[in-house]
Amino acid sequence: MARRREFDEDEVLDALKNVFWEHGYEGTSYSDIMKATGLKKGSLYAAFGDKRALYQKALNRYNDKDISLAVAMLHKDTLTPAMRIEILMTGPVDASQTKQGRWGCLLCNAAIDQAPSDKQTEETVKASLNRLKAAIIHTIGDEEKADHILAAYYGARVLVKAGFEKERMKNIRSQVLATL
Amino acid sequence: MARRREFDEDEVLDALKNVFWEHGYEGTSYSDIMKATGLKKGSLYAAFGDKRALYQKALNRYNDKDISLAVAMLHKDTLTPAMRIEILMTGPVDASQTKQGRWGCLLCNAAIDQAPSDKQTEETVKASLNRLKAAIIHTIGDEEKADHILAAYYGARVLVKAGFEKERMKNIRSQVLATL
DNA sequence: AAAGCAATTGACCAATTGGTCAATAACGAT
DNA sequence: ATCGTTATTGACCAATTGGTCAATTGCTTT
Repeated sequence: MARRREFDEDEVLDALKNVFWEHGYEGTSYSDIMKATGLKKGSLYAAFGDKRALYQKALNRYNDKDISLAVAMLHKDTLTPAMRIEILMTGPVDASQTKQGRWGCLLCNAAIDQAPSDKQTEETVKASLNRLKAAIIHTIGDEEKADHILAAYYGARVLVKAGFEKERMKNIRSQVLATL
Repeated sequence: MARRREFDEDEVLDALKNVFWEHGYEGTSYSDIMKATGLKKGSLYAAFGDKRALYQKALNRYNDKDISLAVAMLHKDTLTPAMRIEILMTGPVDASQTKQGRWGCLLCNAAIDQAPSDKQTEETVKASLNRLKAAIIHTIGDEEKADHILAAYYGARVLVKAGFEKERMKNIRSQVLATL
């Protein structure tokens, strides 16, 4: 062994997740990344690879943390299926109120501006979306309806990004619950 | 008067719409724009303004052309409301099959990667989305349901961008029709 | 044909982009 | 203590970014 790393890998991964989440792939420069992580370019490159690799790490981190949280909630069988879907759809409702909420869903952002041009991102995003879909199927036991809920959920996230008000998100939530 | 413009303004606006549509704001460079329009930077700047102004022209063009087309369809009272919503939701179904379809909806793309950081884009996008919503309300006569359909529609567009198959889009379409 | 004006062009700009690398620093093992 | 190894740093790179401008071109009016 030799010199030890000075940074905490988990903290850096979270920082990576957050910069790319807020600014997107193209919108994030190395100076943004350096400010967010506290690491210099050279260290980042040595530890994780080039910018695309950093982005992948961020997507995977989002999948491991944020998506996993949602999936776990959807598996809580102490709650009724309707309650779980309600909690899911409350995400966009609350998001409309906070600065972080306006970042949207990193997966959705990646789907929009990277998936069509980058095969690897497409695969990563698709895999994560399917994880979420599987959890919804587990919750309501209906594959057809799951696609629809997924669409409504991501549509709501788009509308939040566009700046739509909380009332409209609550509205979408109750419409989704009405289809169960 | 003096020397006349050598370009056709409509063609240039369409070209602008298409480059930004395909690559997004950050992802589009002046060299992309020059290739797409056939104009040099100086001409573009003189005729339309800076890059942000070009982007705004593209968004407005999309609103005037593409959104107007959808709005007009939603007003065709020779068709039943259900048929009109079906045609609307067939957009994402067909989009999953073509290269252009993978570009998604310019409005949705703008909502994701520009609206949160650029007030003017936010306003433009919100106005266009509201136009579409108004047309949906006109069609089905139910404001609450309109938000839901809008969400499902844009969610479907996100899923197409992520590379989901045609079958799933058809599925979402029939689920939406079932809520009418 | 000449004068006046706007459109077009290409050279130019500073700043920033993603990426590299040699030098240095800090450790663990011997 | 010293040696080998690895982490960190900052200077450096070519390429590209968005944007400017003086010179040229070509039209319209007189």
